[in-house]
Amino acid sequence: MSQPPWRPISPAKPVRPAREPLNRERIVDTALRLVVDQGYEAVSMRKVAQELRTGPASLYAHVANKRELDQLLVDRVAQSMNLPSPPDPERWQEQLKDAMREMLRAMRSTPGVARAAIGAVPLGEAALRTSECLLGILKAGGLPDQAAAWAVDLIPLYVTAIAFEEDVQRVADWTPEDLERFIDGLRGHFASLPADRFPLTVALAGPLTSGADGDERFEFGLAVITAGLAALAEKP
Amino acid sequence: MSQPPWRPISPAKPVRPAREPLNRERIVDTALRLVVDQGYEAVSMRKVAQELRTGPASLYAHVANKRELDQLLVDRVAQSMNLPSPPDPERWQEQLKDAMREMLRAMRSTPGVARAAIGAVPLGEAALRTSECLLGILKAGGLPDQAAAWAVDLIPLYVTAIAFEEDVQRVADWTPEDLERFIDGLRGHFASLPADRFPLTVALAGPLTSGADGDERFEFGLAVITAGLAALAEKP
DNA sequence: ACCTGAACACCGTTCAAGT
DNA sequence: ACCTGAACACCGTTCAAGT
Repeated sequence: MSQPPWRPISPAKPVRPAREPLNRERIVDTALRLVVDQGYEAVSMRKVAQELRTGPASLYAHVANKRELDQLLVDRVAQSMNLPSPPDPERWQEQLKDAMREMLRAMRSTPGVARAAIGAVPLGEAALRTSECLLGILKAGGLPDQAAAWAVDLIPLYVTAIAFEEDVQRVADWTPEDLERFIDGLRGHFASLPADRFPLTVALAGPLTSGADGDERFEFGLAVITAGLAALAEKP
Repeated sequence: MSQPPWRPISPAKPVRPAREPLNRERIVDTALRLVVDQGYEAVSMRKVAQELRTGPASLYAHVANKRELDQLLVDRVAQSMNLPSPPDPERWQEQLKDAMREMLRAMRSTPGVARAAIGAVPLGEAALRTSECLLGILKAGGLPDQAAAWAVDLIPLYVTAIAFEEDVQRVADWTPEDLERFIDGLRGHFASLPADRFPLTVALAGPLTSGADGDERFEFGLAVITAGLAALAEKP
C-alpha cells in the first residue's frame, strides 16, 4: 500500500529518531553481552557495530581502537569483583586465596575477557582497587615492599592465565562427555608411551590427567603461591 | 629481448621445476622465520604460503589448520630447550629454577610463540620430554605424585604467561628509552593517585614499577613457586 | 597425491562526505 | 560533533579443477 496522495509532503517530525546516541557505555554493554553469549571471537568492532545497528566506523568516535575496547571490558569485569576487606594479619593467607577465587569467578563469568587481560597493565579504576586490596593483604602478611609489589603482578598473572587456558580449551563448546572422552584418551596415550623414555609420564598418567575439569588444579596453584609468599614473609 | 625464432618450440625439460615440493618441515621452518623476524601476527597461512611462493590453499595438504601449525611451532621451540638432567635430590630446587630459566630463554628466542603455547596440551615429542624432565626433578624433591603432576601443569603455565606478557608489551617495538619513559610515567601516575583511596599504591609506586624491564620479576616468581612446592614436599 | 586459483565469509581501520 | 558508506588491506578455510 502506498501513501495516500493527500498526505502532507513534510509531515510533523517523526516520533523521534528512535536511535539513542552512541556512547562508550552502550558500546561496552554490547561488547560484554557478545562476549558472554558467544565468546571472545564474537567481539569484533563490526559485530558490536552491527548489534548497535550502525557501521563499524561509528564506534571510532567513542573508542580509540579494538585494544581500548578490550581494556574497557577488562575493567568492567574487575568492577564486578567482591574482594575481602579489611586485611587481617591473622588470616591473610585465607584472604589472599579468597581474593584469587573471586578474581577467577569474575573472569569465568565472562569467558574470553582473560584473553584481553593477560598483557594489560592494570590502570582502570577497578583494576587499581584490586591492586590496592592485594597490597593490603600482602603487607598484613608481613611481606617486604618489593615482594608485595611483585606479588601484585604475579597473582593476577596466575589467575588470568588459568582463565585464559580454560577459555582456549572451551574450543567449540564441548559437552562434559566430550571432555571426559578427551581426558580418558589423554590418559591412555600417556600410559601407552614407551616406558624406557618416559617412565614417569607412564607411571603418573593418572595424576597427570586428573582434576583437569574442576577447581583442584587452580586450588593447587593457590596453595603453592600462598605457601611460597608465606615463606618469603618469614625470612626477615 | 624476445626469444630467437629458431628456439625449439618444445625445449628439453627445464633444468627442474626449481620448486621443491612442500612438506611440513618447510612450512614450519618458514613460519618460525616469520615469527622471529616479524612477530606472531606475521604468521598467517597466507603469509607463510606467500613466502613459499604458493597460495594459502596449498598448505592444507600438509597441515590441518592454523592451530596445528601453531602447535608445530611450539614443539619446535620445546626441542631447542636444554634441560638439566639427571635429577639430583640434593639440588632439585636449583634444577627446577634452571629448567624454568631455560624454558623462558627458548620462548624469548621466538617471541610470539608463547601466544600459541598458552592453552596447548603438551603432546608433541619435545613437550613430553620437558614434562618427563620436570617430573623427575619434582619427584627427586619428594613431592607426592599428584602434587608433582599438577606442578608440571603450573610451571609451564607460569613461564608461558610471563613470555606472553612480555610479547604483548613489545607492541610496536619500543626502544629502551620509550620503555623507560613509559615506566616513569606509570610511577608518576601511581604516586599522584588520591592517597586516601589508594594509600598503598601511592606509597609503593616505586616498587610497583621496578624490575619491569628485566629478569627480577621472573626470578621472584621462580622463588615463590619453588618455595611453595618445597613447602608441599615437607608436609608428608 | 599434490597443488592451484578463485571464492566465501570474515577482520580492523581510515577517510571523505554528510547531518 | 557525531555519524555514515565505501574502501583498503588484510584474515582462515573450502572447493572444483588441474597435473
